[in-house]
Amino acid sequence: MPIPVARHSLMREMNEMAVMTVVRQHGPVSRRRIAEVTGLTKSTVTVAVQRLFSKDVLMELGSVTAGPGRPERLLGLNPDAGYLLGASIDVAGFQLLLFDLEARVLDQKRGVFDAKASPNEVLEALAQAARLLRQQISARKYWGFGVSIPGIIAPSGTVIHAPNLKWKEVEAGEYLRRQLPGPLYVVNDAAAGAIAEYYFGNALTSEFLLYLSLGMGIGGGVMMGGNLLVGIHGAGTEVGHMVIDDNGPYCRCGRQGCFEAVASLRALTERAMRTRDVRDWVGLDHIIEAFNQDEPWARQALEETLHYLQQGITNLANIFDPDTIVLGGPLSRFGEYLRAQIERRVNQDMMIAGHRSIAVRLTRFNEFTSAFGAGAMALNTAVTTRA
Amino acid sequence: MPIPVARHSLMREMNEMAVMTVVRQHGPVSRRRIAEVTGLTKSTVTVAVQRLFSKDVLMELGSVTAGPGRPERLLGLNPDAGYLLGASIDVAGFQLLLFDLEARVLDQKRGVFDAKASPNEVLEALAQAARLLRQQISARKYWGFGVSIPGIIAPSGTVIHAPNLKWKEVEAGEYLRRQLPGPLYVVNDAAAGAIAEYYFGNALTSEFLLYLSLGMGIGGGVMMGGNLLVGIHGAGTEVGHMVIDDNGPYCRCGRQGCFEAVASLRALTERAMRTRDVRDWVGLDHIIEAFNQDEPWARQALEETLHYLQQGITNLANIFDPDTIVLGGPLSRFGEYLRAQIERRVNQDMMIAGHRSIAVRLTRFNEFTSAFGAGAMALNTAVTTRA
DNA sequence: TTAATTAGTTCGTGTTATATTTTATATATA
DNA sequence: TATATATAAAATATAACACGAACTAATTAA
Repeated sequence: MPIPVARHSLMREMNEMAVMTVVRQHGPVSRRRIAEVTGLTKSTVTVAVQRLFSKDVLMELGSVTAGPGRPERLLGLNPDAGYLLGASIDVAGFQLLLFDLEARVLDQKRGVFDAKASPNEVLEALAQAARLLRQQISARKYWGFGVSIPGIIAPSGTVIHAPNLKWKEVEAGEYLRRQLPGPLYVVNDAAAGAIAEYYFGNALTSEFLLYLSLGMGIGGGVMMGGNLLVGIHGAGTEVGHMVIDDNGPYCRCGRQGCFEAVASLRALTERAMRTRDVRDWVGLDHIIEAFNQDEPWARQALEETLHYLQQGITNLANIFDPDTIVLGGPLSRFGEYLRAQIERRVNQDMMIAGHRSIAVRLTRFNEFTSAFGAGAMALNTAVTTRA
Repeated sequence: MPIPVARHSLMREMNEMAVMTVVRQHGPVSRRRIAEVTGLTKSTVTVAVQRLFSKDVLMELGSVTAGPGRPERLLGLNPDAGYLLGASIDVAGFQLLLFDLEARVLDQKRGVFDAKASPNEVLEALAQAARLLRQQISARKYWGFGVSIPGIIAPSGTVIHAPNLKWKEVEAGEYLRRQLPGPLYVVNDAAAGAIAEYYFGNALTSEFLLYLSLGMGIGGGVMMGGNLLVGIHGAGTEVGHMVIDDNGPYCRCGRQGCFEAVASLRALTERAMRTRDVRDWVGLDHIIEAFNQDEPWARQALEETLHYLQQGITNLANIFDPDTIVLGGPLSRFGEYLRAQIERRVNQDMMIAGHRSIAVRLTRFNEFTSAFGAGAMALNTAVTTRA
């Protein structure tokens, strides 16, 4: 029963986090400005910054002088302060990244599997690869490991259900913690996407962010005021099985007209196969290429899919009322056209057009969004607890 | 930019709120148990309780002895500590309640209007009635006034848009604050419903509550860990215009197949008129009576509506993953049958049946839920700031 | 040079949660 | 009945903390 209470030790951490947030969002900033934005006094900021210095997560970036008075001394993140391991697992395999606090990749590995690979095989290979990458940095600068999985994950790190991977009750957290000592997080892939966009991506200053992972399934992740929205059972924001067409096609979950039954990569591909009248699986690369060359079958397949995407995303915009929506996953590769069409419809069809405006953006991390976000899970605790 | 920072003055308030929460949820409790539940030390609890004593919001309710050792002295809410004014405005008029901290009504007033009444007329009559009720209690024990309105409300209290009332850009907050000095809150009706259920109703211990107001429109309110979910533009949880049937009937918002176009009281009534083949408006009382007497037309109308209710609510359960859903509004008068049918379907059709269970309950406040909740808006600040 | 201006630090103060000690009130047992 | 034991709550001492005021630092303008 986590009733929020005040503890002295938490206060310092809260201030340090607030300072970090301002530095992260507003680039190099002076102490004065940090005090202004957070509402803390100058003296409190001084102390918090000193502590963050001693942890090596902040550094001075020279001073800037504008008009009379003592120049401002700019503070910035020290990207070399620590390194994160982030991985994302999906049907095809895993992506694993070793990156710094500015999301610059030092090294990466990829694992490829066929659909028959058991959870244990996948996790074993991932742990092996992670150990190799981890050796490249000093133990002191290793801040943690995060793994994203497209499924429902209990707080302990157990994968309760990941339909696309066909995983059920896999104790991924426990296993990986044994294999790789140190902070370890297992997290839903769309939730990881939201974290990635908030910490490194295209939603740094968002107060209320909705990230959508548009792939074979559709997942959602929400960051509110810097906190991830997690449901009571550990299932974050399962938007993929929102019914948006009561008489629509059957979904693999058994219901009809689920969002991901009509608007996912799977739905797009099936439409492409139908409009082209072929029986073979049509790859996404192929559809995108044909779409860019304005071939009718590809255009029609996308337009139909887009309609449902617009419906579903407008639904979610009405439900959550976010300031920013970021699109990731394979479908986001349709790029600016997709983004603009969705942004237009969302802002047009909100309950009160005009009064609200929601920015729709594309992820800047391509297929790596979830891996970055999973790694970023270790950030908060690392910054506040070290040294 | 509300970056959370630590302030000394806030810490005390946090502890006091935590203590109040435990007392509210667990009935009469000892200090020891409060310390246990909150994780605070016994001494901290002692201090917090003393402060709450001096504010008169807590009182001792005798002691209980079980086994050896000093008996526990039970603490409970002092219902007489303060009184709240709560009102709800809808198309028919307003309900106004004066009630104590245990939601017992001291007095109430009702305002009736026809559809042509201007916002100013309604607000003027409401302010008048509120002043009368307020006179019945001492100024010291008046804790505040909350008004719920079915629409989107800016933090300032301005009603941005309330389609059913046909209000737009009405500065209700400013007006009422002038008329009635003291704490004043304007809040969405479904949000108020969630607050009412959390503080006084059937979701006292819920960590993640979804309240649904099922009336001419459908509204949603979410309480997470004791905090109301509010979107970035002040539109809480506008679930009514979630499209759940892409080819469904047109909604008054212009889109097709919105939740409230197929599952609201309006939709039910229209179905009843169709199945009975009459042109006159059929009242809800009449439908409920007919349904209870098992008349086919009424049963059919409800079953159709229920289907869409189940679809929409399952969607929301998947999206939010709450532990409790409370149903309010006129449609909730179908009672246990409705509740059971929805609970069954929601728990059956969740992403992973078995692993999650969601309690579906009915409001216990009938048409007064929103009024209680609106009034309860004043609770937190009153408890922490007085004396 | 000197005054004015702005940024950042130092230090004293009051508030706070916590740990420790003390007091209060019961049961169990010889 | 006296004594030991167990538990709850209060009192007291302590250390951490944010804050405000005074102070120092580093620049421009005159």
